[in-house]
Amino acid sequence: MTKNEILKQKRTASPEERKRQLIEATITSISRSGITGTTLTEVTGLAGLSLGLVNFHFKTKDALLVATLVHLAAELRDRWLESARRADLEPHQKLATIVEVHFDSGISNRRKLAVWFAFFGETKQRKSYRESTAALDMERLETSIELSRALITQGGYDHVNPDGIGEALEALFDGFWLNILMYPARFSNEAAKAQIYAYLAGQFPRHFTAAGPQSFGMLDAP
Amino acid sequence: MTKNEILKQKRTASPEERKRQLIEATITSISRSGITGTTLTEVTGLAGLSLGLVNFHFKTKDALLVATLVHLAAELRDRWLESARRADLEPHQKLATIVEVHFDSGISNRRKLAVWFAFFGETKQRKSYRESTAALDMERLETSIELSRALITQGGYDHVNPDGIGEALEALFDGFWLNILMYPARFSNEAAKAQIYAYLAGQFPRHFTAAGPQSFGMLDAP
DNA sequence: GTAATGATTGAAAGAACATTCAGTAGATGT
DNA sequence: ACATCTACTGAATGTTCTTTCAATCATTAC
Repeated sequence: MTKNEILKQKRTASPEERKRQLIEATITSISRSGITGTTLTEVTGLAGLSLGLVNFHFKTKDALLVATLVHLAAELRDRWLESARRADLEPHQKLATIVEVHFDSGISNRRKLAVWFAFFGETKQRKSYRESTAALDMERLETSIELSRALITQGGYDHVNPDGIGEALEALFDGFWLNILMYPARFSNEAAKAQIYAYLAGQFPRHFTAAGPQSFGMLDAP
Repeated sequence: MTKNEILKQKRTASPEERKRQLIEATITSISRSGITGTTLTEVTGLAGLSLGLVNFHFKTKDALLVATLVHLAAELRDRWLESARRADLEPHQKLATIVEVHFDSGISNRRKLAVWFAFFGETKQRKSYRESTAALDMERLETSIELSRALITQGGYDHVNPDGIGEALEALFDGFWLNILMYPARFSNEAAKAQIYAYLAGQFPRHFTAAGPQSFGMLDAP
């Protein structure tokens, strides 16, 4: 919240700044009115800029929408990849940080979730949106599978199928996200994490309890 | 596939028949082009009917979309409620039939899943869509919780939280649906069921195995 | 201080769409 | 056979929205 955003903004700014502004306005607009109700008049109005600017910074409305999705996808990826790379964490702790990131309030809030699902709903029509996220989704899935594999070796969980764990985690992330978006009175980030840990405790009982991973205290101090 | 649908149809038909036809065409259109790309010209073209008919049978385009969602929601509800009411099934078997129904190919196919997620994406803008399904979603959630509660008593699973089971199942249904829609090469109905049974086996080990519920054979013979 | 460059504006054009409606065709009753 | 009613058609209407663009303003380079 800088002065520029509250009071009058400079007439001229760097393209990067303007793009960021327009993307933020697009997120707000989609979360309020869906993709159908997101018009350029609406977006530029929210940003306090003129109609023509979108076509100057992004060529088309479609490009603005794709950029918005890419922005969110990159933000999520940066967050979970950061923890998955930490050398000080055990596999089960890395898995736990991925869960934590997905239900962090900076990532999992109704404003942003509405945007994700707006794009999922337009799936078939706009392949470009899908192509922007598919690689990242698969990267995360493969990471979960790798971590599960390590955990299976480490803990002797012979009957556990690592691919299945990865797929179930993807489903749980998306599924809890959807329900948090649709029924916020009933579903919360905290409850989602709790249920996912309960799932992991069922599969890896020596590494997780329903309250979270074993010895998770160190996570608070990076 | 009756002759009427393939060859020339009668010029005149009952309103019920026409509504059904228009709803089917709407499902096809949304699955092909998303809600954004679903125009009345497109829908009536797919149905082989004239543009004006939608406004005759449904008052507005919006009413057609709501009717389409209600149609799918009712179909799903009829299916799972039927099994949940069977007197010959134990609680864990009823839970299993709910899982089976959700990933039956008549329910969980990309054509229909695309419609569900198209509506989820429009959530905020169109409260009416949400109101059409919220009650049914909650009814299913409560049913799962009731069945879990019975199972906990029956099997002495003292540490298991029935609300959590219900919420996790909702998330798994929606999450696997989304991934089946987005990544059909990677996610299948069969794998989804397997992972959900693995989850249930982790929580209720004396009633489920990773292959399904205990003594599930009777389910094939209603 | 002036020229050149880059950013911004908003009116106008053009395309796409939902909705209306006057007219038509078929079915049903008499 | 005629009348009445219901289902249906598609051209016309009016609205909404993206995109274009000529003009304007601010910044930077010299």
